Amino acid sequence: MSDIARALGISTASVSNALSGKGRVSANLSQQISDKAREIGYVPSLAGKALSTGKSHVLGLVLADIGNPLFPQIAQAIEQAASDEGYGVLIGDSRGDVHLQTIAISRLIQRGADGIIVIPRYGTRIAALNHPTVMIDAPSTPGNTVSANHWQGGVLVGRHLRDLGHINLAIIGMNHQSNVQLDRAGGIREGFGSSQHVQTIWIDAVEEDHGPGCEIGAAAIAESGVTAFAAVSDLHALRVVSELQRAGIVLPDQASVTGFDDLVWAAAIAPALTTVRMDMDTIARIAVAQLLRQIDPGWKPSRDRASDVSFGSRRGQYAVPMKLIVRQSSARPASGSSTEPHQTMIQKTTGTELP
Amino acid sequence: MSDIARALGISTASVSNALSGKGRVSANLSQQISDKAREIGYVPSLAGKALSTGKSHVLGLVLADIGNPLFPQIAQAIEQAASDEGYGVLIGDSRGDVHLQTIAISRLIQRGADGIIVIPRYGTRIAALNHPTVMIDAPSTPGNTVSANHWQGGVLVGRHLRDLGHINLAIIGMNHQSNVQLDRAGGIREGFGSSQHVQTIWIDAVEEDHGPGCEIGAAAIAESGVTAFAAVSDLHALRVVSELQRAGIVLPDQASVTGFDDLVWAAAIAPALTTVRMDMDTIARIAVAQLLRQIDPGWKPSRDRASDVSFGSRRGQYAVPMKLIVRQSSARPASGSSTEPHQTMIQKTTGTELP
DNA sequence: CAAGTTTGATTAAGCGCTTAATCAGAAATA
DNA sequence: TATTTCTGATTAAGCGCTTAATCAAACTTG
Repeated sequence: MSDIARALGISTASVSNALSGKGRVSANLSQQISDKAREIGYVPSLAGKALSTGKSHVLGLVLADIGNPLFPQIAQAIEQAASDEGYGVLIGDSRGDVHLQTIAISRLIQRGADGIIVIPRYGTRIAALNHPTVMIDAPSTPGNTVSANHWQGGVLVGRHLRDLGHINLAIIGMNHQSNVQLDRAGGIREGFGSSQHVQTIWIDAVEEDHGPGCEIGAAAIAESGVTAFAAVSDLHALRVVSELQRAGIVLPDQASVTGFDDLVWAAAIAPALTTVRMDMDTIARIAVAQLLRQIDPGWKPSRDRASDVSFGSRRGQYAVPMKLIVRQSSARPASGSSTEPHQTMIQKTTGTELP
Repeated sequence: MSDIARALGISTASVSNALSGKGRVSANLSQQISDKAREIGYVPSLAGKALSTGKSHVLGLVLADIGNPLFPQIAQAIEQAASDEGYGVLIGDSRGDVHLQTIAISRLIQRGADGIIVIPRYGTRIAALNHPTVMIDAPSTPGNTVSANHWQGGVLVGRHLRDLGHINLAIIGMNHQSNVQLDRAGGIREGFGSSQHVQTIWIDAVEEDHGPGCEIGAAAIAESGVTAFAAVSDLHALRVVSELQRAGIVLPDQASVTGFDDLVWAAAIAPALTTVRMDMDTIARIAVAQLLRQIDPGWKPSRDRASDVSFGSRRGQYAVPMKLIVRQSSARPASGSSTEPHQTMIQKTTGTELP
């Protein structure tokens, strides 16, 4: 910067003003300055700027659930949203450890992150830190949260399966500590209707008894009359598909399976998986916007995206609608007159269930 | 820092020296200083440090291939390796666009990244930038590279299938622009042996004719006598498994399928997928070490990991061995006397193939 | 036309840390 | 005891940028 000033015989203050468009600089000089800057290939030092303004223009992204196959999408969306606003993204990984999560966060703050985006581990409460923070989790998580509307996504699935004519549903979840999974499962129940028969299988409970990676027992459940399996994640849906197919159950004729998240391979398997996708781009944009508003209350989005605020709800919580993607893994159940042996076993239990 | 100095009635230089352990400070004073620092909860400003030293202690990680399901593992491993050395990780995403890749890199440099780790897009040449850089790609990529030894991984697969008794193999790849995939495929050929019959299917070529997401035609290939399918990625292996099972071909009895990468669900499907895993932790550690050595030639690893240098090869290229993980999707081919109808169709073509 | 206002630019201090240069006093040496 | 060497600490400058305060000159105005 001083090079420019010297070359033009002016003060660095003018250069700074011209380049940031803040102080009073004549149009003429301003033009000269930016020309010169380009000429000598001036690249501003973010470090200097950070030191003097106290703002690093860097956001911290803390991931808890490492293996999460959704991470690429999330990271990409956030990186994009942040860099659209001129922010960089520093990552921190808590390796699934709740304690490390706190450490990761404070390390990012130390590194100068102006704000933190946390994607917390199941059932973690982030101690309210006196630093701009936003969480991406289930809407049912208290605090400053933005996320997909997992419940509504569940409703879409439940309704879809009900509309196809299913009356006997099994919901497959992994972990009943996870707000996300609970929301999804709850939504599925609601959408499917309480007049139908619904059971929920939590894989972690099954695995506790039979070891990790064991059979979920989907085939047996199907034999017992269940015609629809709604998993809270494509991962679990895949396990179900796999077990059913191995047992010789033909999909989707004899059973429907749905997932969540639309992971990369969801469309590649046969039958292609009916699933629900979240709008990560919107979520990321909202999260970043929320954060920047915390950092600087006077902040306004660079390009105006009026739609962003339309999902607002109580206390700064945003729930972005999910989208059902119907593929071949869900279909009408075979009629009762089916020739398939196990179809005759359906016990049309029209029970009640917990809300 | 000046608070500490004032509280103890000393100069900030002494504080700096004591805390960094560089200048000359009496043990006594040094102790007082660190005590006081802890007492008032002193947190050093990385920005100040960065400004005065010119080093930000931040590394840039540039991802090209967004959908890459391996990304979580990579990012995690690198974050870990970097933070072990006191470095933060700034991410940059090029969204698969070669041009954006360059932009992403320069943005990270602007942000002050001391070095850049690039995971480039298929067949991209990174213009040698005058900034510390290391690439994670196939060893066959020129330049400063560290990666899994994809070729050797392929050899493991090829040998495994040959040893099981297969004589008719189909290699399934996606993209023959990808050095990684070419290496894997080449290794598989070598391991399987040139006396056997091998064909390679490139999915992108098939999809060009029949549209994305179309059938690869695995079932037909199996009918033609192929008993083993070696995919260069679990993703493609899953597609093959899916097609074969839908066609009523029983795995692994009637055909073996192997993948690459050991993605999260590889063990969850039925049959669990035989695959090859890379040692991301080691790769990340080497990559970071390489980078830090470029940044500061006098740099030494914090904890010594003698093993790190044992994969060295020409011109700073490192190839870390991969590991075969045998699961249920690969088995001996059914004998010729099998009762399975399509097994009788095997034409034992013992052809030659390209090296 | 003198007083007030605007405009365009400068000065100088400061952000938090590092580090070469300096210096006073203590210890070692002659 | 006079001189040199160490030692432990200080001074001061500087990293690149921002910004409040200042100022001179050029405009308005009544």
